[in-house]
Amino acid sequence: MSRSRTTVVDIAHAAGVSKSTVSLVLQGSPLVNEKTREKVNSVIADLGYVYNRGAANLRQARSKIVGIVVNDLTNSFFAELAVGMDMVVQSAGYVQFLAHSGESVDRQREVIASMRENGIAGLILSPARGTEAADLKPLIDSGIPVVVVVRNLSGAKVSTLLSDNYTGAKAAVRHLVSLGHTRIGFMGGFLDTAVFAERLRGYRDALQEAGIAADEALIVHSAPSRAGGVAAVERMMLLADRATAALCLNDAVAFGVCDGLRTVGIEPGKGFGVIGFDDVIEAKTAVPALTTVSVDPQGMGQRAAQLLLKQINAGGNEQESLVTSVRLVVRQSCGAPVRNNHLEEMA
Amino acid sequence: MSRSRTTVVDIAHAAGVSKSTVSLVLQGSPLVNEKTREKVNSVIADLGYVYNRGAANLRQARSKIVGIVVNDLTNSFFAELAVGMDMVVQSAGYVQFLAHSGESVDRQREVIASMRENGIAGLILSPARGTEAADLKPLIDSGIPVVVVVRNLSGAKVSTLLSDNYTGAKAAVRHLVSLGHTRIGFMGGFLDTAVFAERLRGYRDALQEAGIAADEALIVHSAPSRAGGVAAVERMMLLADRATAALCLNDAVAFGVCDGLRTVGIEPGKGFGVIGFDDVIEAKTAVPALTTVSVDPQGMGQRAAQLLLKQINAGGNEQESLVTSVRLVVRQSCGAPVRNNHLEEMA
DNA sequence: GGATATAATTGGAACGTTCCAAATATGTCA
DNA sequence: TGACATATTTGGAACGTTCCAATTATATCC
Repeated sequence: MSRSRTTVVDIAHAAGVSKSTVSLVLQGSPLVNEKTREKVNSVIADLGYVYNRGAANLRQARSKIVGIVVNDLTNSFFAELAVGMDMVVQSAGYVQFLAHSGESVDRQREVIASMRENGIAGLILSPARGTEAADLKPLIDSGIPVVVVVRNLSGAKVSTLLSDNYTGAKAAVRHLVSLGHTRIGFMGGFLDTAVFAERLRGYRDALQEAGIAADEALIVHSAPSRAGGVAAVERMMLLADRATAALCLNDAVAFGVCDGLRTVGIEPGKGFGVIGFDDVIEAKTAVPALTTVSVDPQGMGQRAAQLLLKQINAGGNEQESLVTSVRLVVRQSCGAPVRNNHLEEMA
Repeated sequence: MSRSRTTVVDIAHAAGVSKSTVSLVLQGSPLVNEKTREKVNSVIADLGYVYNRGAANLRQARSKIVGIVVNDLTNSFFAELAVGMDMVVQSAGYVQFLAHSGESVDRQREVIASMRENGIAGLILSPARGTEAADLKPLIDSGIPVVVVVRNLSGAKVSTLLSDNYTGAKAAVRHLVSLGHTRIGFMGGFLDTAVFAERLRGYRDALQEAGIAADEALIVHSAPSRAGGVAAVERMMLLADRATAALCLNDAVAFGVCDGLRTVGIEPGKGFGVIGFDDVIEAKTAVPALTTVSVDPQGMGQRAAQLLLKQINAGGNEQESLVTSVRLVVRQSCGAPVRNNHLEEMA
């Protein structure tokens, strides 16, 4: 039940200047006299004025809002990614629409449309499974910069930021080989994502490099979640000649695999080597601490946001594709000697 | 590099009607003739028009944006809370600014100010530690509805949605008592939050009710995180007459406690009973599955969003305070007989 | 002191929508 | 057909800002 908003005109009136001058002050223009600036600022504070960015956007057609759409916020990898983005977005003076698509392309389309109506200056998208390049076409054609992260979207004319899944997976498998494993599995994930394909390719190439024959039975698909990991390990246990270690699609699957191993009485890291991918925060404190390929989600989020802001400021729409490097973090879950704790191998 | 935005006037021109009519169509007004509506809609589709909600807000002074500020998105409890809110906010045709304060009051102040400038219709806040009622005063005075969730903010004239921490803690301790425990600890958390105080009060009252003398040594403070849980259990182990079971401040602490127990060779659920609080998704699949007080974060998020939308629509600013009920979910981590798996006790 | 440069300020138009009051079209009735 | 009711459409003002070109105040020079 507040009386109508105070505006620049109210401020101008109270300070005895014109609205143009007030506007200049608000923008920190050097044109305005120091005395006047102080006067105006004090009136602003007195009247409890709040700037109306919407009105400003209307006039200048460039907003300070970025859109972020993430496929699954409940996965801590993406939550951390979002936090990283949040950090740089906020400190650049922007705000973000942050939405969760829940892997639904329809939902994703809706939120992007809604963000567009609300005038975003750019979009960072971690696409839901099944997203087509065409889905982003209208947005891109309208000249709004888009950065796609984590998952690739082939054919779209956008900037992308991916982690080096291939090299990371390869390094992980090499590590298992160096520990003497020869029956190495790959657990979790489905064929439909580029992330899966890349990691699997790294896995295959590392095996080949080591002269180990690939055994398709050791590649067990499952949902890319903790529950999926449990399911995967159950199926793995049914095999006559099962693996002695496995690279998991991500940390969530790896935790599930550890859970599953325990229920059949195998201690992860002793009877079976487990390597994850992502290095979420829990990886460090879990028991056993998880050996994993570190992607530094928060750092990746920051880099994505920086990339987007750069494109917004440049105005141009030349795309840029970055691959962020990853590194293998050796902890306890694959039976490495305990003294090697926290030792890091380059990947 | 797009030519200037197409506007209602362009549509009007192309469809041979006035801009007012186009506006009416956009709002789905029943006043406009069916033929005209179709014509206008087809032109809209042809020209790829995108509605400018900012301009609309300017005129009507009521936006379709809500602000959500959460203290820690990397904690999966809050991430799920956010997802719950997202669901109802989106389907009500709103978008959200979702920001992460990282427990920093300064940061929180900044993002709220920024959201205000961008014209939010309401705010849901899970306050950072140390937030004062006064921090929200200007926002509230300006007539914007605020819903505070999870943590209480005494003295603020806002609606609140809290979980029934007292009853939940009491139920958990009663359960431990019923299993025969008499030395029961309380682990994790610091005195500065209302959540901690309430859960501790429930713990104390349940002990008293059971005629068990309180032992302050069994209350061990720590950060409310997994790492904090590890630290807490280390200190607990130093005690001569240590606890045989503990209620933990939250699930994160409980997982840390389990980790810590394992490193000293105690199997959680066998040698030591552990109960968590929150029921995050991992609680179900962890090994051992965590007995915990279920708060249903996603449902709570939904309820918070509904409450906010209700207030936005009502326009009035009468506050409403809800306490959502919780229930004890008995799983394996406190040594309950396995056949009782998933049995639920009312709380 | 007048001319000139420089510093500071200003009114009005514009951004894309909604709202209002008024205008026009269409239908109905006697 | 004229009067009236109802259905549909419409031009202009308004929302709160920024931008531009133009104006006014102040300093500097000879």
